[in-house]
Amino acid sequence: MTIMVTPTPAGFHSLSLPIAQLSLAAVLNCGQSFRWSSYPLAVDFTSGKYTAPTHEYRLCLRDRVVCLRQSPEALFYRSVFPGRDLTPAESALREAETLTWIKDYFQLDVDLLQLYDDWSQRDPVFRSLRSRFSGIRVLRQDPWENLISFICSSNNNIVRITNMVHTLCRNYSPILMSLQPPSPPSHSPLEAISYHPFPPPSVLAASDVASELRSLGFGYRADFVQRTARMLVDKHGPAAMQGSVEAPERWLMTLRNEDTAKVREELLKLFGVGRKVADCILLMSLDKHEIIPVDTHVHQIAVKHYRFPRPASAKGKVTLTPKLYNEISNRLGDTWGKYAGWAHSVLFTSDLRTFSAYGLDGGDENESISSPRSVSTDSRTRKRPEKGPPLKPSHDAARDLELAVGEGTSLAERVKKRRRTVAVTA
DNA sequence: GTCTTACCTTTG
DNA sequence: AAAGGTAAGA
Repeated sequence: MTIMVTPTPAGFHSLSLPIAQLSLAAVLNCGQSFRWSSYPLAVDFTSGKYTAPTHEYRLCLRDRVVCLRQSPEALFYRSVFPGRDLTPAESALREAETLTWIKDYFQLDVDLLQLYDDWSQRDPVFRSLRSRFSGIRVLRQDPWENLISFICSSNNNIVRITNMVHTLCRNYSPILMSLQPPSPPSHSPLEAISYHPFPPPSVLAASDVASELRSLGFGYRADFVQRTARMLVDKHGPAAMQGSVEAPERWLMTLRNEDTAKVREELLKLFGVGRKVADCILLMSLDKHEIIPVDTHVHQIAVKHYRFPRPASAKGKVTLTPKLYNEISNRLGDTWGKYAGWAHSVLFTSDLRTFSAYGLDGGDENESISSPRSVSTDSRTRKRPEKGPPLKPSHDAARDLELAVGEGTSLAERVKKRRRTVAVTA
C-alpha cells in the first residue's frame, strides 16, 4: 500500500517531523511567544489523499523573516531576506542557518514522546490528557524578548499582551521588510505586511519611552518596561554597533549557564519582574526545564486536579501568596520531574483551551488558536462557512476535555451555564 | 516573613 | 469582575 506524503510547498524546505513532536498551531498560539503571526491558507480539499498545511506562521528575526508550515509528518520552512535576491549558494547557506535556528528554537533534540510517556507514568492526571493535547513543547526563546514580553503579561490577557508586543516592535524597531501574505483571499486586494524585529534594550531605555508607552495603552507596565531596559543598559553597558547584539542581551544569554537560584535572584532585581515572571523567563529562555511558573491558571489546575485547597476567598480576591506559590510549584515539580516545566506547559495550554471554549477569545482568535487535535477538529471548523456561533467548535473541545479528564465538576457547571446563556440569547 | 492594596486597560 | 502579577507599605 502507498502512503501519500504531503508535497513540499513551493519555495519551502522540508524537515521530517511527526506532528506529535511539535504542533505549531498549539505551541505558537498558547502564550509562550506573543510575536508569531499566523495566516490561513487557501487549501484545496478535492484530494483527500494528503493533509495539506492549513496555516502559515511567520516570525521576524534580526535579519530575516522565518515562515513555517506543517503537515502531519513534516515541518516546512523558508526564510526571506531584505534587499537583493540571493545567489543559490548564498541562499543554501542562509537556509542552513534557518534550519539550525529552528532546531534550537523548538528544542528538537528533546524527544517529546518520551517525555509524555514519562509524565504519564508518573501522573494519572497527565495520562488522561495526553492523547488530547499532543505536540506541546516549550520554546527556547530569546531572553531579552522573553523578559520584556512577560513584563507586559502581568495581570493581563493574551490578546492584549500580543497587541502590546507588536506595538513595541512597530514603534521602536525599524521595519526589516514587507512581505505579501501567503495565498491571499481572492476577493481582497494584495496588501503587503510589514515585519519588524524586536526592539533592542538601548531603544526601550530612553526616558521618553515610559510616557510614550502609557499613551500606547501599556498602563502601569509602561514604567516596568522602560525602567528595566534602563537598569540593564546602565549595568551592562551601552548600545553596541547598530545591528549587533547589545551588551544586556548578551548578559541575559550568559544566564543560561548559571545556577537556577542565582539567576532567579538576578531577574527579581528588575523592575516589574516578580516570582512568576522570573520563573517564566527561567523556563522559556534560560534552559531551566524543571521550573513551574504558577499563575492563575496553574493555580486553578492545582485546585481542580491536584487537591489543593480551594482558595478561601470569603469574599475578596483570590491572591496567590508566595507561600502557596511555592507549595504548588514544588508539588507539581516533584510530580513531573526534570522536565516539569514542560509538563506544566501542556496542562496550561489545555486549560487555556477550556477557557477559549467559553468565548473569551474573539472569533478570529478561535481560528488562530486552533486545536492541537488538528485534523478532525480543523475540518469540522473549516466546514462552517460563516462566523456562525463561534462557541460551537470549542464547546465540543471543552466537552472532550471534560471526558478526557474524567472529573471537572466546575467545568461541567460552566458548560451548563454556557448552554443556558446560549439558549437565552437565542 | 506574611498579608493587603492600588494599579492601567479591555472585555464579558 | 478577571485577565498568565508586582511594588509598596502595614
